[in-house]
Amino acid sequence: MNYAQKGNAVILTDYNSFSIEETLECGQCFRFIKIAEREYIIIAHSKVLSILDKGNEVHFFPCDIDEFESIWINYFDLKRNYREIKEILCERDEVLQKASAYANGIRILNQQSYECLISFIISQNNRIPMIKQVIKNICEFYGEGIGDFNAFPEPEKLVNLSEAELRECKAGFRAKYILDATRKVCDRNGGFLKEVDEADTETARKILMNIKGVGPKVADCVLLFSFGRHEVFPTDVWIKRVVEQLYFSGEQLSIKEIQQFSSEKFGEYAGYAQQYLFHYARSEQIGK
DNA sequence: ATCCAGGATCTCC
DNA sequence: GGAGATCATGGA
Repeated sequence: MNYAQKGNAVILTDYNSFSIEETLECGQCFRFIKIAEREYIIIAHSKVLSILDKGNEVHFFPCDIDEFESIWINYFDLKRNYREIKEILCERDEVLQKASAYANGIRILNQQSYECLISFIISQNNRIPMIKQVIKNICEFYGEGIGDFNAFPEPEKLVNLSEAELRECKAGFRAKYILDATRKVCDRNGGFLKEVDEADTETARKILMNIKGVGPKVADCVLLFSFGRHEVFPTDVWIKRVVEQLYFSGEQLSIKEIQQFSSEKFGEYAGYAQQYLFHYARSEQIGK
């Protein structure tokens, strides 16, 4: 990997396994706008960043080296060797050979944990376009203005809202869950998220599931996409269907059985496997 | 109009 | 501790 400043942009070269389209469109984050083919705007870390993916180089702008190194390298997980991860997964599994080849450029983002938590609470029993809309509403109502957009609000901005006020963001029955999560995050001077961060994964999962409206799937998404726990395997309807179909010839499995399967089969790489499988299942409409 | 969505909860046994 | 209805909202 190499990167250098050029005008108001940082240009990434000499990399592999990174496609901005696959990374953003694979369902792990919600605050991005497609401008054109291979061109996106994302809003994260209270910044608005344009990204132009030319295939052999990627332009990030407006951005300087300091910002790139302090925020975006980690956000896009650019230091990790995904080629090696895919080789390991493909070695033990022919299904993943197909799935990972299908989305060669996915990277697992390191998102801000409060935003990630609220986003995946909203995701339950919901569709991606609606999830994006509700998050956008929350940002426009309560987030700080940054250029033409709004940052995701700090928890302190939401903690004193009423359930009725939050429902105006179209969060529906999830409004009370957002409030409970926000209160716990604000409690003890931000100690909640710190506790999650410092706990082992199993404990962290239990802590997150103390929040009303956070079950195993939402907890695992938060652990994977914002706490760097790459061994979890968020199991939603798509993953359930694709595992049943591609590994168990259509046999019905419980969530617990799927978790068992993933940890035995993929171990510390289960999170990556999950992303490849999810993207594959959704693109090919497997099981529908 | 009826069904359903990156699930979780409550209620029933 | 597992099965089944219910939960807002809006697009198909």
